Amino acid sequence: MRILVIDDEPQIRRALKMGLERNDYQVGLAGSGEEGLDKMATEPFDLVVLDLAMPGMDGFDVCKQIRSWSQIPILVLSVRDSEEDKIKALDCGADDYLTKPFGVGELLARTRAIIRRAKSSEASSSSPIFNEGNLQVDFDKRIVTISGDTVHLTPKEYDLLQMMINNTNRVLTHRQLLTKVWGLEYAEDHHSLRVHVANLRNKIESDPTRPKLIQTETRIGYRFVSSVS
Amino acid sequence: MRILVIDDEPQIRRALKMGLERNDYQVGLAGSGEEGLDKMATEPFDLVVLDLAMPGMDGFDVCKQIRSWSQIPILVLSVRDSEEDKIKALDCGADDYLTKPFGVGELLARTRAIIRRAKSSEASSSSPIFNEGNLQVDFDKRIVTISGDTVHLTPKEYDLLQMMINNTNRVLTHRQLLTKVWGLEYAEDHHSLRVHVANLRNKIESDPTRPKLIQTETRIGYRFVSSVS
DNA sequence: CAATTTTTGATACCAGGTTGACGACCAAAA
DNA sequence: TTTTGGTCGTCAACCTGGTATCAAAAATTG
Repeated sequence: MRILVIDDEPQIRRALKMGLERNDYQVGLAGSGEEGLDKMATEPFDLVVLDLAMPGMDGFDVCKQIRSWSQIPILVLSVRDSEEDKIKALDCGADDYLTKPFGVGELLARTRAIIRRAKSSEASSSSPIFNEGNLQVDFDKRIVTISGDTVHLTPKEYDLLQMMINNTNRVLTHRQLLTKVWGLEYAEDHHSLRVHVANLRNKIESDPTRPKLIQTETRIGYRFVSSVS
Repeated sequence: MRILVIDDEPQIRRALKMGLERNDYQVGLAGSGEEGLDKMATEPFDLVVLDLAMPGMDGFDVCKQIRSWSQIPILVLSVRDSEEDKIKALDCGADDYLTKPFGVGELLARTRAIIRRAKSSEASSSSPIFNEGNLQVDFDKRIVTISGDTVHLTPKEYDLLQMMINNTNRVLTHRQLLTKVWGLEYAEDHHSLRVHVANLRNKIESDPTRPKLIQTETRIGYRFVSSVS
């Protein structure tokens, strides 16, 4: 398992390298965003650990760059614990967020969790049929059935569901959903999103007042939860 | 197996080249639509990977251009995964659609799938007789009977029905139907399509006001539904 | 030319999408 | 404790644009 650490502070780089290598990860180091992107283009990695605060290209930019062509898991580090930064980082495509200072144990735990998630989603992305409890989605035929009965979804509802399932167990921010399903120009229209999510819940949740599949992450977005994934 | 990557972002070109070459594909690169078409004219390729968003000639245009003289498989990349873009790309002749960000694993899987499909389609044939309820279609003799009585279909109506039956239970977009039955230049003429579908329904549906066989998917297209499939 | 097929025009209708109003809920501030 | 501001969920009205249908005109065919 290969991990790329992008951080401008040499001490942190060294500390992370030691902590990770002691747990049998192979570690690559980069002292700036540019150097990090360069290394990614030439060597394969399985996870990126990325500091937000860096001179020159900051973590948000690096994150966006990486996300423009790769789905590699990204774990963001920051000294600030503001919700705003968290949302911004997730909007840029980060998978998880860790506030400095943190223990090596927590870093390792989150690393394992992220990698596990990435693996399961890669396996499920190739199959055209999705199955979770009594919900079944045939992406090839565009058919959604709930415990056997087919359910009719409107185009927007179907797009939403597909995007959520493709990111199972991961938080999708309002902005991510809106820009992907509606388009860039609708990024701020949270109201429409809520209505559509509500309609979708009414169609696929067994108890729409207590949603199990589509959970809301207040002030951030929504998350599609699945045990089998 | 030779693959041509057409993308304006150097970072992505490099990443794709590495990921593909690591799996024993030969890779050619082009930084614009024009350059891509140029390369295709001088070198032979087996697959084109094409970015939708590019300055100058965009992916849709490139796709149409290629399709005007070649049947080479095309895999389209895009940042949006809206159904609208997907449909538009597929209607321009693309074979598959991949939303950024994506993992190299998924790209490879789809690449294999496309190439496999391209190979098998050369030697494909449909069964000569189709049966569903009281509708019976003999593709060999080109005869349609409804509960025993033969029904006369006009050429367009027959082509439509055949295409729908060949994709039973799958949604076919308006443009897919139009381009396949009428030709590329009629892709936008939704009106004619509706009239023909209505006529077809009047001939093969037992209750044309409540169609069971040909169902409409609003804003998307039509779907031929069959239990026996 | 006549017959059939296809396209086009006109019109009524309906589903999906958007918007606004309202209440529930939570947390921070007074 | 009460107030206040913000987010979320729900309902319903409204509007747009897609859809069905009929009929007439145009094109095609033999």
